[in-house]
Amino acid sequence: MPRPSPAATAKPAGGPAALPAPPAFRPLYLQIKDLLVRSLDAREWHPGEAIPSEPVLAARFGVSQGTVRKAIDALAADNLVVRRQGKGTFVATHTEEAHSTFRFLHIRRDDGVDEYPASRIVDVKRGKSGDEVARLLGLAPGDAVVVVRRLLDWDGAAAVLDEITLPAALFRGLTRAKLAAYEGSMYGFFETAFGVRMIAAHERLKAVAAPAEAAALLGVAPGTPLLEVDRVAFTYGGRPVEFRRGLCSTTRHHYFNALG
Amino acid sequence: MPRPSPAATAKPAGGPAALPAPPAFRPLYLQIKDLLVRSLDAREWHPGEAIPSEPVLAARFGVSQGTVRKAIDALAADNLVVRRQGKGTFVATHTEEAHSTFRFLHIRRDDGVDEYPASRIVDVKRGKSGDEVARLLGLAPGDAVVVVRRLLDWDGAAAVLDEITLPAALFRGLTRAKLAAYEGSMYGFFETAFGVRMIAAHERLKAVAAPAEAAALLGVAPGTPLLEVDRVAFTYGGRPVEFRRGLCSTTRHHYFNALG
DNA sequence: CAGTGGTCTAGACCACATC
DNA sequence: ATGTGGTCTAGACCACTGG
Repeated sequence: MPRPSPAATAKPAGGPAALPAPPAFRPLYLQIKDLLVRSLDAREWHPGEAIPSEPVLAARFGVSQGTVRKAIDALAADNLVVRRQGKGTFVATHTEEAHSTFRFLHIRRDDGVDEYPASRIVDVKRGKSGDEVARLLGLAPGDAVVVVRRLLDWDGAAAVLDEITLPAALFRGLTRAKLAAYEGSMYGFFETAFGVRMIAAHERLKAVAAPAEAAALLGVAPGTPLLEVDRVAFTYGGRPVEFRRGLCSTTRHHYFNALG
Repeated sequence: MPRPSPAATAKPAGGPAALPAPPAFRPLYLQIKDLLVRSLDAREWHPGEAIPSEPVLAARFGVSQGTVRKAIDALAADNLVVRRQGKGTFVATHTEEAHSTFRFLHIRRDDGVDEYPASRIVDVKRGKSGDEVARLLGLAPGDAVVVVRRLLDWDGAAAVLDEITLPAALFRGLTRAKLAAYEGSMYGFFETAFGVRMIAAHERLKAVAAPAEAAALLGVAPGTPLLEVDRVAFTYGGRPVEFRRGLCSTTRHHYFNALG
């Protein structure tokens, strides 16, 4: 069966058209990967669920199991799915995965204890997006947003103050009560409550002097140098869906990054 | 040829010894990868040189080309080698690779211009390692070290002051003159002048108040919040060979990090 | 043109999980 | 015992580079 498949027909194909430079060639396994991403984006399988087995997907797409394997390998490299030998391949989720809990949390204790911080909601407000946030989130200036402020406590002491700005259209019905009631990470909450899955982010760090209110909440003197962490987080397709500004006291904590 | 190879004989093997838990199984391609890393560590091929082709390596190790391919894929994922279709597979180097120039430089201009900074040597001193640096570099306290201080200038203005501590045993003959004369990144210099190749690093970031001398060198007021970036860099096998403390002015620059 | 890495296939077998 | 992902092989063919 030399692949008379629908996916395969979308291959190089193009006759002697006068297209000069662009790739004009996308490997089959990457086409399969794109199709799987679309299925993930369309919520065909839920987080934590197993996707169909490799032989099943191979039949579905009319390619060999080896090609499906390469596609899934690429998905796993992007942390969109998790492979588990003998069990299956599962849609990545923020509600489990104890091992990758720190994928989006780079603040660590100086003493090396790998303790996960507790979240304490300060307030939840609705408002209109400013120009800068609108630009970062791909909104129109003035679009409705929800702004959450929360503290992260390690061992009972606050070290991070986060201000999280979300497009109101995607997070309808977000209330302080629901947020406070949820056990687990905020991205786990977004995933289960709103079907919004964060899969990547960009962070920009600066050092700033603590403003009065933040200083009070973090228990430091105003003007103390703090780490400012600005994050834009993305779902499938690189669509930005969260802007977050964190202020971190670095007296007993630090931001960790592994360069490979 | 069902692999009567030396590499293969090192496989599960173990008779009914009473070893209980550990993996006791390492895939062939990872064994091949380990052998290739050892060859890289032993300087069998120089940075920028091509390693033998896949068929040649397959013959050398007595495995199929597909297995060698998986081993090389793993090396490429670790950024130890670079694949170039039609040309070969090359030992990674810091002296070229314009595209990965920013793998170890996460400081960017706020305005988004991707300009590579110029390095200006402040001083080079010899001394003895303190306890903390000795611990981080796996030295004995008091072992000889070389300490380089340098400024990074973007567009003529200094934004980073680095203090770089190196084990003197690995960097014999390092002088200010040679450092200043080298065109290119410092890791490129270490690679060509001392055969020391940096392949990974850990960074810890804090916010601190600018000390007087650093403030003067960076052109900011003493006490200004600065980003402090502590880095331990590693060669093959995870051996630490550099400790670096950077102080970064974040008025027109920031530390960028992509979370995947 | 020959040589390199890149893709795709097909099948055998291994390791792990579950029943 | 069955089904899952993981490894290994062998061979065909494609895309790119350079003589």
